[in-house]
Amino acid sequence: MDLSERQLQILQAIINDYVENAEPVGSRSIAKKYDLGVSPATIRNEMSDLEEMGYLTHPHTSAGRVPSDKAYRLYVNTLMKKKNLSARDKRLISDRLQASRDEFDATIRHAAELLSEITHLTSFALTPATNEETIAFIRLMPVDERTIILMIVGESGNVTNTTMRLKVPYTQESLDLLSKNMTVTYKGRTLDDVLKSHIIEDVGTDIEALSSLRGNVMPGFLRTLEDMLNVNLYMEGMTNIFNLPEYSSIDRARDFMQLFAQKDWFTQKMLQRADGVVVTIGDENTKMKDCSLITATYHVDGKLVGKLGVIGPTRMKYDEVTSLMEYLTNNLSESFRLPDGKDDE
Amino acid sequence: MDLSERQLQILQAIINDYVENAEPVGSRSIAKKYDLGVSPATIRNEMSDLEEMGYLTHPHTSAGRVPSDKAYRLYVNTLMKKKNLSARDKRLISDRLQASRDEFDATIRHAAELLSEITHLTSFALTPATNEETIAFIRLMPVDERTIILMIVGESGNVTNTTMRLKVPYTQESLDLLSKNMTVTYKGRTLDDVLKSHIIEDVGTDIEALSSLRGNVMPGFLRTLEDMLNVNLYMEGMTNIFNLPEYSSIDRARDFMQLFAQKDWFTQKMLQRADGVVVTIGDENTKMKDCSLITATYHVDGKLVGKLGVIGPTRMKYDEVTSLMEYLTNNLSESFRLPDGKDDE
DNA sequence: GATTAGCACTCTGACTAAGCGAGTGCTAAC
DNA sequence: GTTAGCACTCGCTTAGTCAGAGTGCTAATC
Repeated sequence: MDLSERQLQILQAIINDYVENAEPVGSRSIAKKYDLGVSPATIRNEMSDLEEMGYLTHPHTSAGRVPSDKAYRLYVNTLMKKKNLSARDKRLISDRLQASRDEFDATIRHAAELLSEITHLTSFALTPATNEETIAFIRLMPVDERTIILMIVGESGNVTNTTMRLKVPYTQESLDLLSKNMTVTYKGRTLDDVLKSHIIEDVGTDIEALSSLRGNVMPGFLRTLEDMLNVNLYMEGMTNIFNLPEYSSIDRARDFMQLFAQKDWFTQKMLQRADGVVVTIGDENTKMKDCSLITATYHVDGKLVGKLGVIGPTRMKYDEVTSLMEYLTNNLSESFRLPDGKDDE
Repeated sequence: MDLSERQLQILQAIINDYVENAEPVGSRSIAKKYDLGVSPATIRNEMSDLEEMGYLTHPHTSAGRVPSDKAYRLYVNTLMKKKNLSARDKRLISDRLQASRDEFDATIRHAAELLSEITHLTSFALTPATNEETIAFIRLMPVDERTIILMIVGESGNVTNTTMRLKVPYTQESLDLLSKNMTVTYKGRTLDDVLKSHIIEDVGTDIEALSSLRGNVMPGFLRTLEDMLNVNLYMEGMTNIFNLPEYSSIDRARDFMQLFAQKDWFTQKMLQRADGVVVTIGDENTKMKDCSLITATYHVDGKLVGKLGVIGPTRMKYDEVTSLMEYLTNNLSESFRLPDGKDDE
């Protein structure tokens, strides 16, 4: 049961109008604004059919029509066309990203900022997941009599460290020995892998003196690994939604805000999404059934994968937002090729 | 022009009632609930005097009275008594803080969480300011042909590092040499000091080979120092305010949320506040003139100073909140004495 | 002189009714 | 199949009413 050409035109017109004005659109205004060559009455008939098919809804009898999630889905899948960014936006992006090029996290945060500034919606960025990262080396360093630093370095240049206080004294030699020992054991293995295999067993304890030091260090090592696996979430433009009519009710606004109160939950959800530009509309989401969510992935050094996202009402300029996100993630992936990459020797 | 004993009693009663119910309180309800031995009419007269003195206001002619900022100030300064925490809260606190004792940032974040859970307000925590931190050593480590890690370790065990890509090749020896070189130059100096003195000049370049390596490393070094000076801000319970009647208007709620959108500004403001428990009420704040803000400081190793804070409407249980914060910061300072301290050998 | 009872007055908030405007749905004509 | 016309529906706004809470003042009382 396909839609006729005219039905598609009308649907598109309704979506455009509703996205713009956030108000149910009536047959008359469609007929006036869009030159479809038919009268309001005809449009009313088509609207009625579209409603029956589930593409439109009706807040109440004497109101105009509102696009349903199904309509937006159709729009995103087949109707929408790629948009070119304005020169202004392009310049804004390149300026901002250039400025922070060598600071990894700052660049990612700036990307999220740009996203919320340009779309006027809420955006976020996730630093790349590191579960595929492999260990390059591990080093222990002295701070004072009882305090040492444990440092884990990944092969993509990721670094994480913890300061830990030992219950036993140590010597420089024992630290060096244990560092080597651990590096040999774990080098080349992924963080996930190391964390999962119950490593306490793994490390060879050929030398007696190391045994107690190792015992002291292991919990901190595990903690540091976990820490290294954590991705950072940067949220931007949360208050933007207050300017949208759909969030003029305090309850709606609260629900929206509360989504992001549980950062961990949200981060997990976002990590689970497929790669590339992914759009989920309204009901397709587990929570936030009245929002749409668009995510896209960028790559670091062609390997590690991070995410950008935009959240807003289902009434959203899908064409502009997806185009922008595609542009931004390409730009990011490009930026992150050289500095961390191994492809310019 | 001091207040009489009875006026103080009435003021206290009004504050109690208003803090509890968020509604203007009338003379009759005071007379009924609090046994002051006088009739509503007398209370009305006193109220009228209190209003003249600026302790009460009047939303409109036929409404009850509402305490002014001045009244809360009086209450906080002289009327309020220290409250003991409930056994339940004490247990909650010790459980939660114990659980994360060895993870510094996690502990601080948990303190903020506790604060918002117990008070049902918005809370935050700042990791300690590190401008007084002194440098212990600096180390450069190889990752691959062109990539190295720069690591700065402070004498309190603070560690920060950056991965940087060099434009020139390097040798292990040159890294070691530069590490030593930099450590000798900066050891014992505060981060602030090092960052301010235009260090490019400072490092001795006795050996020619180091010169270009040094030139490559310096920008990253400065960036890392800056990074090390940054404090982290953890906000908790932002959505709690949606449950308060004073934020049932969307505009109020938006203003509140927007305060925290500029994290940097907010952080700076909070760092400027005096040590100890500090209460600022309504108009005493630069922004958020309809909020009260309570901050308290905790200490790490008796030296570095971090902050906890609570933000809510001026209608707030000042006695409970300040008591809680005192308890929490003492607890934190206690926790942070041993692990990072040097006082148990 | 301080306190209190009594009462007129004020203001809010909830409720109701009327009127307006936007938009539909149906019917009959084209 | 398309369109004009028209009755009808529904929500929103405005005005009006009423009850309730509370004050402020006055005059009586302790």
